[in-house]
Amino acid sequence: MEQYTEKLKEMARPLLAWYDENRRILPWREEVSPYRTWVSEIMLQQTRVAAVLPYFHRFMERCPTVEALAAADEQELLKLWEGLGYYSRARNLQKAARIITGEYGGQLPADQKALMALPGIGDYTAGAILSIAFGVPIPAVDGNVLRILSRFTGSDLDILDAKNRKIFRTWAAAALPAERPGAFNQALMDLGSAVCLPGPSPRCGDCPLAHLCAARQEGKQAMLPVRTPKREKRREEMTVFLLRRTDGAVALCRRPQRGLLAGLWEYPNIPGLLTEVSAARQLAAWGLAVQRWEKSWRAKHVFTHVRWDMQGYAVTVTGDGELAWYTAEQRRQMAIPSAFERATRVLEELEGE
DNA sequence: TTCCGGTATA
DNA sequence: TATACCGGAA
Repeated sequence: MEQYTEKLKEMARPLLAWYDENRRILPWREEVSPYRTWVSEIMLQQTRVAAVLPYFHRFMERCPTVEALAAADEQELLKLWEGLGYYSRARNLQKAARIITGEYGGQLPADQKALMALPGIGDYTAGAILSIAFGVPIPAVDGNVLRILSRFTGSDLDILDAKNRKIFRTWAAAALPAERPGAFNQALMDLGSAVCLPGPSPRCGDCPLAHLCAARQEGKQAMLPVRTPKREKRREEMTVFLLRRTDGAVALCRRPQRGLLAGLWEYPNIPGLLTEVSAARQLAAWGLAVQRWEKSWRAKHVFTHVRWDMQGYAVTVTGDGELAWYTAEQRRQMAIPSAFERATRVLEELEGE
């Protein structure tokens, strides 16, 4: 980890020089105040600059000060936020504005703990406000910064893994210059949005840090950053049969004693999404004669690691097939997991008729 | 359709 | 530690 600190310290000079030439002209940069920085950073959470611009203008007209924000009507505030998404940001903004007027005399506190205690302000936003509006040398690590640091160091640490966040933060702190910390943090964001782009084609040719960048030197900039393979939920398709005989008995199967839903009961099912024709063929193969197709449905159920996509058929049949049949009395004692809730509900409807 | 992400919350 | 919250880009 420490092996990077020397390299990281070399970032600031070329990055700031690049920023002075290439920085985006943005309303919250042209006129800087803690309030404006705060509002802009909240709006920029999960949201691109282009989307924020018109909102920021309108917002500043309507709520030019912390006091105005604190006093605003919530409905009006939400209207101002309409279309920007994540509406709890607007509510938290106002909650925080009321705390700031009540407890801090209308001035944002220049203190990390105090800022982070305000609703809507987390680690990143606190860092952004402190460095940009107050000149405090504290990192502000967002997705851009994670990507840049990951490439710069050539690190294959997973940027989505919370365990690694501390390491990236340490790197960001090592790179942060004592002078112009706000400009530095904003430079990283601009670099991330214009040059060190996500995906396979960062513009290394335009990058002021290319000569220092480990990923660039190793030609692996397209492979970084590493992000968890999103723990892909595997998707399983199945056809579920709700089979009922005229005497009211229903077919159920016991799941294996190990694995998912171990030992619980389920309606007979087979892999794949079967059409009614294929399903009929399956029933015939089981030695069942269809008396009546009652109902069909689609359902899905999501487990931590699997997603079931189910096609259901409720059928009145005659015969036993190879299946085990249970009366309503017996079924009351049997555990049928909620993954089959839809089928169970259909059964209850049918039995209610 | 899927991907992406700061913060709050459970 | 995982997930909901949202809209827009890929």
